[in-house]
Amino acid sequence: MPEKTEKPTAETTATAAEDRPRRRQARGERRISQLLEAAATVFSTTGYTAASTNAIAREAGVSPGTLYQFFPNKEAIAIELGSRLMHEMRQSYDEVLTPIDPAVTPVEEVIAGTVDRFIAFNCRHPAFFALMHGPDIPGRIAEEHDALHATLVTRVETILAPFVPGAPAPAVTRTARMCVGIYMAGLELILAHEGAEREAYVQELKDVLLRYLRPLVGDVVK
Amino acid sequence: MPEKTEKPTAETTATAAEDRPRRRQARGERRISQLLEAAATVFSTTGYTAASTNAIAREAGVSPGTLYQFFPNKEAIAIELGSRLMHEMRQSYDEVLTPIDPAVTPVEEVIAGTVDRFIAFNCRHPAFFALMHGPDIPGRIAEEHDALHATLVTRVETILAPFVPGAPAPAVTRTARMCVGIYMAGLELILAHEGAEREAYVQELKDVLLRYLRPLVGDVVK
Amino acid sequence: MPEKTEKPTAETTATAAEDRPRRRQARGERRISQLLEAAATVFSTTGYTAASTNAIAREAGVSPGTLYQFFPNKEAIAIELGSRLMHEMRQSYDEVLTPIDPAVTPVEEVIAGTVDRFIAFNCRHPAFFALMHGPDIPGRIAEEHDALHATLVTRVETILAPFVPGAPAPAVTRTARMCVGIYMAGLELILAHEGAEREAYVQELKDVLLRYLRPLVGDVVK
Amino acid sequence: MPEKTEKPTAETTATAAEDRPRRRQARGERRISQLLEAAATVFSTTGYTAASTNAIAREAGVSPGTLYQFFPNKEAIAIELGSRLMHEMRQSYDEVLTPIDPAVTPVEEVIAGTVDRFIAFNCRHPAFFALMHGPDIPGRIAEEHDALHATLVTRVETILAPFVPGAPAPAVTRTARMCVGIYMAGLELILAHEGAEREAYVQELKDVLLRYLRPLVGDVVK
DNA sequence: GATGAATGAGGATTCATTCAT
DNA sequence: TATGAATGAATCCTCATTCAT
Repeated sequence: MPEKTEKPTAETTATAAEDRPRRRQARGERRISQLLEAAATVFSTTGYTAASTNAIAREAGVSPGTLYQFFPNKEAIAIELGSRLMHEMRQSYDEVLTPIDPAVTPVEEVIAGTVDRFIAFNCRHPAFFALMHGPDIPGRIAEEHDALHATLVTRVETILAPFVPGAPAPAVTRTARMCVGIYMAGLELILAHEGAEREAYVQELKDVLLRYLRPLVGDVVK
Repeated sequence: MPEKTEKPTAETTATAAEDRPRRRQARGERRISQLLEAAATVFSTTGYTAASTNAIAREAGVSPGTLYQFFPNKEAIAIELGSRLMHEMRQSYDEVLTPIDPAVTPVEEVIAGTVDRFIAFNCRHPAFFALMHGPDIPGRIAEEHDALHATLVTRVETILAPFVPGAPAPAVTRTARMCVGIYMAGLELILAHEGAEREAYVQELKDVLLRYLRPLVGDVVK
Repeated sequence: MPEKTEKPTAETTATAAEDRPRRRQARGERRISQLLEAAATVFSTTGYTAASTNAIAREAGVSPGTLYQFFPNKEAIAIELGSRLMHEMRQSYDEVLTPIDPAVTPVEEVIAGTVDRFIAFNCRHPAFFALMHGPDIPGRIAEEHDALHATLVTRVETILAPFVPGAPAPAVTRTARMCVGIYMAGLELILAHEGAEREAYVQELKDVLLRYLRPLVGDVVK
Repeated sequence: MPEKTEKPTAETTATAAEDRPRRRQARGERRISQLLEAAATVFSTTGYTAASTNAIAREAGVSPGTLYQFFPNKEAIAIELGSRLMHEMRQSYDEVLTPIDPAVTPVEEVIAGTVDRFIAFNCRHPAFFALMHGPDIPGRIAEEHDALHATLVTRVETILAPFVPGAPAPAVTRTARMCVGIYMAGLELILAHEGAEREAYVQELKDVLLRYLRPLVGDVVK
């Protein structure tokens, strides 16, 4: 995120009382974003455990002390980063995918749309993958991590639900989890390639999901 | 791979020179296995980066010094462990799956058999998953890791090949990679559950793979 | 002692130049008191070394920057605090105890009065104890600390002198130091208790001092 | 403590099995003593909080890592040091002072003996004073510190008891605490002086205690 | 070979102090 | 002045690795 240097030129009088404390926070907010971006880079490069706070600070171009002015510890950085990514992801698909009518939208489209959307998001934020995927993430973070995962699964369940009305809940959960797993696996391949090859993997992923889900759906829709 | 080239300060008869080292190597081999087992435990518990050599030595019931008598550094442990696991895995399926005639063995069976075999192996050796899955594995190891992965992929390609004779090589590679990815994703879910639920996930994994592959195969077989 | 010599960039009339600074000093004085109060709290809670300037600023409800507008460094805070406490203490007993005539006032009364007075002061200002008592106080502060201590000792010598006219100076000094030490020891016990128990310790302290000093005094007075 | 270089020259055969692990521990034990000595020096110089583990290691002539091979953290060093000092102190006076018969031993002697013994101990181990006296000692250590203090008080109570048979327990406790406080105050003065002046302070301390306690004792003995 | 001690660079974190606004 | 962000040296502690025995 580029330095926005928002003009602090006195705009009005009424907001002055609010402005003073906010101008301070503005710089802080910028720093926080900057640090989280740096953290995203470092995390996705080295993984959480091997990432050093000094490296993050260096990547952000600040001193270690500055980092600790905004985050109490390394964990908190990962947690905040995860939570922000999740928020952004939620927004990203909420706008389009929420209302899905199986009678109107065919599975193909749902899958293709969802995958495209998620892939786009994950290509923009490779840290998301690092955070979701780390088997070395300790303690408190795992919770956040799990929450993130659970949210994803729930989301998929929600999308799935209208397509498989008769299915028992545990089966739907299993399917949703499987979908998320497949998606992550595909994502890894996609992120590892570029250009046409990447596109090919995207298609491959869609195929896997479609073939996996169609039979389930078909029973109902047809 | 542990240091092997130690010169026995040639000074005795051929038999003696071979005998003593051999006994030593026997003890050494035991130590090495012991250490690798410990490493497997620690790696699969904490991940590679967070695993400390001291912890591995402790787990193995030896002193840190002893560990370094057999491995030059931490990396070497992971590499040797990975290589051994791969060997064992290879043997594990070589004995049965090598000759597959699509005309004789239906895809269902191939998939079910392969999955069962791999799953059994991976449940016996959870470290394999940890090693394949770690995004935090630094430098040199990644190569071994990749080699391991590549071997797996090649293996799957080999299995796949007779079923999709007309397919272009890159497509087969993509499919194989996708299969390995799906398998790893399924494995994670399987390892995370027990009993009936685990079985359900095993079945789910087979379903995914079968549905994914049948269309490809069908074109040919039918 | 806070920076005072700030040049008001001489540019106005004498009155203005005096007036503005004065108002400033007034606010400044309040800030300083505020900060010293906060410092007293923090010092007596955690000791000098463990006290952080940030904590003091927070306790005072100001930013760290503000603190450094009035004190050049942490040491200066302790020094100024000590010096103010000493001043207040001096005033506190000067008003009553200065003129003591052994022929008129019996030792019992002198001791009881002095102890009560000091105790009252120290209960009001627990930081005094923390400052006098800290063995962890570094460098320059020790001097101030010693000055404070020396002042106390001198004061006690002065009180003692008329009661032991014949005694050699070094002996009086020793006795005075011993008294101060005993007082501090008693004070610690007193501050550690409340209510009736506290009163009991106060009495105990008076007993100790009385029994210690009476023989010395008795030789003369009787 | 000087390096003892105990001769490991094979002495016998029977103890060999015990000797091997012990020789290792021997070096370790030596290091521990060395480190504790260094810690004693540093603690009594700078106080607990300001003492850095690096400084302790440096003082002991070892690397920081070595220190942590024997102590899990800074606290543990202080705790172990305190506990060792207490043990040594206990031994120091247990041998002589345990059986005191008021009818046989006059108070003067008891006090003089006890003080001399304690003073000798504390001059040998100035860290004891630092540890008992620190107002900045955090958390867990305070407990050990308090235990140390409590032990002292109890010890004094035990010594006192036979001399004041009729006194109520709380009063005895108060008196014992007062004695310990007076002792610590005197100790500070004693440690701060040398030669004849030091002796004079020792005498002064004895006088204080004697005059404080004689009235209590007198009631009974007479 | 085996042991446990030794090393020291590096990592997370704190804190006195300074600076831009 | 006041603020809060910025700094970087210093702290506690860990860990891969080496060494003496």
